[in-house]
Amino acid sequence: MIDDGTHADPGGPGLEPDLGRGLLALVRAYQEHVSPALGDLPHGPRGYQTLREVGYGAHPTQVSLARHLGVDRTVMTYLIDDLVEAGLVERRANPEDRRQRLVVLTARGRSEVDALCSRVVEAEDSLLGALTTKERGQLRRLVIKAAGALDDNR
Amino acid sequence: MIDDGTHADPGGPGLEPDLGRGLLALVRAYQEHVSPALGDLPHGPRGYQTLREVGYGAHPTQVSLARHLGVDRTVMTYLIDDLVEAGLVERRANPEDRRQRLVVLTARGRSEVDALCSRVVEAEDSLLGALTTKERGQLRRLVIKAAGALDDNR
DNA sequence: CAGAATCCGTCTGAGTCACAGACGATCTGT
DNA sequence: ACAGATCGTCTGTGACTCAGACGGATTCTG
Repeated sequence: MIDDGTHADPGGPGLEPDLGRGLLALVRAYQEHVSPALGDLPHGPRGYQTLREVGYGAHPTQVSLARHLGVDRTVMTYLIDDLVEAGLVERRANPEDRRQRLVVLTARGRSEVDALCSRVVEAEDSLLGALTTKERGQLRRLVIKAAGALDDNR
Repeated sequence: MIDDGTHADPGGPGLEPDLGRGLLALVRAYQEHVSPALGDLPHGPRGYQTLREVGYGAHPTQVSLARHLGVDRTVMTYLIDDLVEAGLVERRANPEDRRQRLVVLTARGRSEVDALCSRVVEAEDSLLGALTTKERGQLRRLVIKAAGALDDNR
């Protein structure tokens, strides 16, 4: 029971571009391009995104950080552990709710994330080398917009 | 040694949109949206992408499939195993190089991938619900273009 | 033509990683 | 005061990935 493909209909559904494969390929390449630019930062890109959110976002507690970054809360525990050990962030008790730990950047953490940011943007641009400057901006905007809307639905 | 953030410079580098986080969020959501649409297809989205490439691509052998899909060749072995067991593809000996196995769709595999394709496109569209129709087309085009260029460099 | 080197597909083992579940501490609602 | 929920942590377990080795087959080299 074999279809030898000789009557594969041209213009059929198989020609729909495969968004899923493209996304996966981009993410894989993202890891490869960006990780080196981060040096020995704990947990690579994920650590960087955490630092960003801690420094400039509105998610100070570990659970809200975890939800926003899409990781498990048990993972967030030792992720923060390693960032603390590296001297980039600190855990503070929240006087208003002593169950929570407010995660804040140290001064060194802030300068580090600022320095890393430009390098990351650089790496991202090399990742999108096939696109024109205008297209890169479009892609950035569309990805952020689509992903942002997903966050709201959770 | 704490930076309390009160002098976080507005418009600083932290405001650069985080492409990496957006991509990761999109891929995660992709898995969640598309997997249900695939039913009990072995290996979910990855199995679907394999079927697509087998049916309509130019990568008939297992190693070329693995490279194109970005998976290890040892993984491709049992991925194909399960698709064979499901009756969707078959392994043929290549008379021109008997080291290789040519992977081909069965008739049932072909009708299956065709049927799944429209459902996948549907799920992808719901994933991009926040974007206009025009923007979805743009995103698709840009992602495919960027990812395609990456493939050429390997 | 013989032998070395390479490639394909498969299998096994080791290592990594995410996540469920339980726990104490803390807060909220009644 | 008490039950239920939440936060952060810890432990165990299952899934997953990849390096390495192997036989079969091909190509290269002298």
